Amino acid sequence: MTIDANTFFSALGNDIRLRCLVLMQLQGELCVCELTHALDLSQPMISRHLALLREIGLVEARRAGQWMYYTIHPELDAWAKKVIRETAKANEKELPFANDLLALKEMPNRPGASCCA
Amino acid sequence: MTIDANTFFSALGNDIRLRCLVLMQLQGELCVCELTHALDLSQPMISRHLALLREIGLVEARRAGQWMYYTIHPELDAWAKKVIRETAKANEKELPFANDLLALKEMPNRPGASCCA
DNA sequence: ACCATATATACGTTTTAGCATATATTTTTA
DNA sequence: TAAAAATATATGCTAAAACGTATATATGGT
Repeated sequence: MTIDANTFFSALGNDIRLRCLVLMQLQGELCVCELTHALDLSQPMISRHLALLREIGLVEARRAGQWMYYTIHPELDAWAKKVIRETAKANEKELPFANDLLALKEMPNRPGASCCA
Repeated sequence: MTIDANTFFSALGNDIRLRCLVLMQLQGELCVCELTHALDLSQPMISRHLALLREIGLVEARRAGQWMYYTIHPELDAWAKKVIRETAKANEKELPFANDLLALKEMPNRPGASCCA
């Protein structure tokens, strides 16, 4: 997935999209309802931003039953992957990322999670 | 210079600002007229974007006679510096950066340049 | 077949960002 | 002190991004 720098940073330049990407970097694939809960925003809002990220090839989506799982595109350019990785690593303890992560971990009934382990 | 990720990427999310930053990363400090020439844009346009970059602490400015030299802020957070460095390195051969660099190098009468060496 | 859940999209509105142009400020030189 | 060069800022306009709400689509279970 080749991406030009301008498109890439325009996408990261939005608070909601950045939070989604950082969360995906830290937690691996996430479904819409998990992101909706973690960021505490409306479902259409999350869904629309994810659609944009998918259109430019920054994330990949897979369906699993009723859920759509999004993840950072595995074939994204190495430099872009590195930017996301470094950003997540350096900012995971900062707001709003720390709160998002906490909210995600405290989410009840996460799909795919260990329901009976 | 501590910068939050959202502010940082909002700044990079603009084509003109990104080109200025990449050029500064590759060439060190540059004055307004050099950037104006390299990007082939109006002086007020470059100046305004540089002002924004300075307000958020992403670049530093110093006056030298009639010229204002801008450079990536030396005390910028390490992670942010790394993002800019990796972006510049990975994209310097791509458009529009390659053209900007070429135009800069072919600029006649660059201030500060070797006028009599 | 029907209903519940999860997700996507469409539409109209509001907010924000970017722009061109004009003008002000600062510095240098004559 | 006047003029020129480099830079900064102000203003009004336009375009794009983001938003809330409503609705459509897809899947799974009864």
